[in-house]
Amino acid sequence: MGVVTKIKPSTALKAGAKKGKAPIIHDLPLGQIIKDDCINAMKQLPDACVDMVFADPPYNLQLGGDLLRPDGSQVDAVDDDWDKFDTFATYDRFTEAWLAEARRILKPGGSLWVIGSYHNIFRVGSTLQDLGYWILNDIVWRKSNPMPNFRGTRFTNAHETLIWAAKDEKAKYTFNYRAMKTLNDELQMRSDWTIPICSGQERLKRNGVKAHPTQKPEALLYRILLATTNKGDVVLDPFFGTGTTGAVAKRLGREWIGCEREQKYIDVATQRIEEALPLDESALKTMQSPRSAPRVAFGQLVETEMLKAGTKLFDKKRKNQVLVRADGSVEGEHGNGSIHKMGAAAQGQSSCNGWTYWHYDDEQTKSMKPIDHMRQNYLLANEA
Amino acid sequence: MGVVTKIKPSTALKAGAKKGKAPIIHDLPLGQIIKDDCINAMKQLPDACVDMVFADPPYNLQLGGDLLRPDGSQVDAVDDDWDKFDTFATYDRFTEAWLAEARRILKPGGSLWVIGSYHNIFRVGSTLQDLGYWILNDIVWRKSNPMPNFRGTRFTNAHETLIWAAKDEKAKYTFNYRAMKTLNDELQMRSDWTIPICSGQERLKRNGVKAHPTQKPEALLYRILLATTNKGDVVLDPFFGTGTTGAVAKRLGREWIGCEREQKYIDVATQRIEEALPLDESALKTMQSPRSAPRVAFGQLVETEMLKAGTKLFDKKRKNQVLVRADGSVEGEHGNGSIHKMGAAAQGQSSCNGWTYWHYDDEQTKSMKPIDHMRQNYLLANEA
DNA sequence: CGTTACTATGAATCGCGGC
DNA sequence: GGCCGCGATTCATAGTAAC
Repeated sequence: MGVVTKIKPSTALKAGAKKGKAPIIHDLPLGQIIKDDCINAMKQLPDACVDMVFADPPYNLQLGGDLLRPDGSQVDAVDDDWDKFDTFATYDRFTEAWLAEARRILKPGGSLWVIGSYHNIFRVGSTLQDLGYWILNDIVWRKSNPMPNFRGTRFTNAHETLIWAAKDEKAKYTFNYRAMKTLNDELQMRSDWTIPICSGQERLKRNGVKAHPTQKPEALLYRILLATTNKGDVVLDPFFGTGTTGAVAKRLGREWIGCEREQKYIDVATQRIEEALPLDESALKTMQSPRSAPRVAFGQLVETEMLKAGTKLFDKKRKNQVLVRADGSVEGEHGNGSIHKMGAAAQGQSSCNGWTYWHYDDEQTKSMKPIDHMRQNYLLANEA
Repeated sequence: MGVVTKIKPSTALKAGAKKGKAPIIHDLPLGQIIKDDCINAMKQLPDACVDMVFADPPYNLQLGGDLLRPDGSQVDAVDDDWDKFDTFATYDRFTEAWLAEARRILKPGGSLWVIGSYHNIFRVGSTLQDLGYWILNDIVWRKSNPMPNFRGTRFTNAHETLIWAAKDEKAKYTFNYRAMKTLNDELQMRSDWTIPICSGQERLKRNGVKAHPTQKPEALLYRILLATTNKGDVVLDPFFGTGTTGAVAKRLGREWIGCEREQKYIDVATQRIEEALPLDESALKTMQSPRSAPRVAFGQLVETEMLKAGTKLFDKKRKNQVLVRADGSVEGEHGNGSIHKMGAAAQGQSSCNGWTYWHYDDEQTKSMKPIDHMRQNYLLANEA
């Protein structure tokens, strides 16, 4: 990238004041960060000038008080002003404004990506449909290491949602099917992607604290850019932050434009992108890793009625017996709990592999089989 | 289930015509399918009468013929660009109408589940937020065996999205945290669920063809009902279809009410639910969270001599030690008080869960166990 | 130097009942 | 409605310290 271009909003507004709008810049600020509100910044760009827009807008989290971990430490929450909106209506107006500008500057064959959580993604999705965008996929980013739900009040929030949309229903968008299939071990790339959150070396810090509260993993952008842009394409990110989009675009030979209001983020992003980022092996591996190995919980066999609640399980010698309950726990004379815990209790040991210890009577073969046998069948039937 | 009750819309409309609305039915039609449009059907139910609503609404935004306006008039078949907005607006009105009725009939502590895909879920999510529902989680159903994208033009659509919402922000909803954790091999249940699509024996057929185009797997409803309802709760499904909700509800000892317009689906569902077998009591028992379990005071363990006064309790590292006193308080170098207070004092923290902090030496297994283990045994021994 | 143990942390809408 | 006390609650990584 070159020097950061700051298109001063004051200048733009002054120049455009006569006609009520800012002048259009026809020489695209490639590899540059426009220091401005993204709506103002995009207004200065001509129609149909970018191939893709990736946007990570504020989520409007509406968090309450403090949250403590069980060990008493405090969770460092997103409490920045830029994430605060008075009402849904205010948020909707903001969303409509930037989505409309983004659509205007998209080339006819361009596409849009937006990431969000349940707090905002339904607003975003509805609005972009209303504006005429045509949704191509919704993609689930499954976090392999999400933050747990510390109070045990809900399901662990373990994913975020992305929407991929074309400019309109008839648009001929870019999708590199072959590249995706290759990336996924010769299987079609699915709409759910398992990628770790951004941490470790990749997480940018200033003075020892995270530079930005919501930095996205490069692996996510890598897959998006590889899938839906071509080399040399222009990618615009209206909420540039620490510049993950720019960094990955540079590495993959795509052109980029960023919009960012806050100087501290611009500084971090500028330095990050200037530093040549060699694709080290481990990073590449993470980015290309296909879905994780399937893990089967005992409860799944109960849910799917492969093993019905109420079934009796035995050890190999039929000395101990337990009853399967609806939630996948088992109950016997030593109490109740997981198959592993109860296997251990039955033997007076501290641990036990319940999958091989407990058996069921197999109707078909008229014989006793370890429940692990059933797990293998489940895997065979559902993960092939 | 008994006989299918058909509350004739004509009767209802006639009877209510004088005052402009249908009469309210105070005797809930439990275990019955109301043959009517779900909006009309729900209007006949009193306020705050059901514990949970599970809805699988239609999302064929383009097929106007299948969609009724809230006022009962038919939607014009549309496929022209100019009418897109009208299509969305019409769908939104329909969505708002049934979601509003669902909210009205929900008890204060009740909750709503809706399933959808990217075609409709953003409309549904926005609308329910606008109506005052409070989203608790969005859940991703990862299909382990989705239909491939034959043309290779997009990512394989391998998931559907569910929204779980409480009636309002302050509502005290039901969440069986312990049961979910047990079901998932002692790890918190995440927001992404891997469940196979409905096929094989489970897929209902008539004359060799599938009875319903979007039959949901029972495993999905099983998890939903186990997680967010209690035994005996009333579950209403406004788009009953082949009655998956009813079949699983019956199996899990929940009451159910269905709404369905088409006789062919009512026939299939009726037969299916009649054949479904309820689980017996012991299999239905699930791991309870201490919150919902009958409260066991530490003193009760001492009273019943499960834990004798004078017993020594340790933290996991045996660094701190306290003595159990006859009144259920404990005494150590930091003074005396409840197990929680002394656990906090021993660690210099403001709070502590004494049940998991303090341990005792278990004679049987010759190992150290948290006193919570003893409480579990107490609960089991005294379970009704 | 290798292995183990401990610590830190991440887009989070994270109690409840009695007075 | 506010305040206060009881008591329930965490998973995967990465980095650092201890052994």
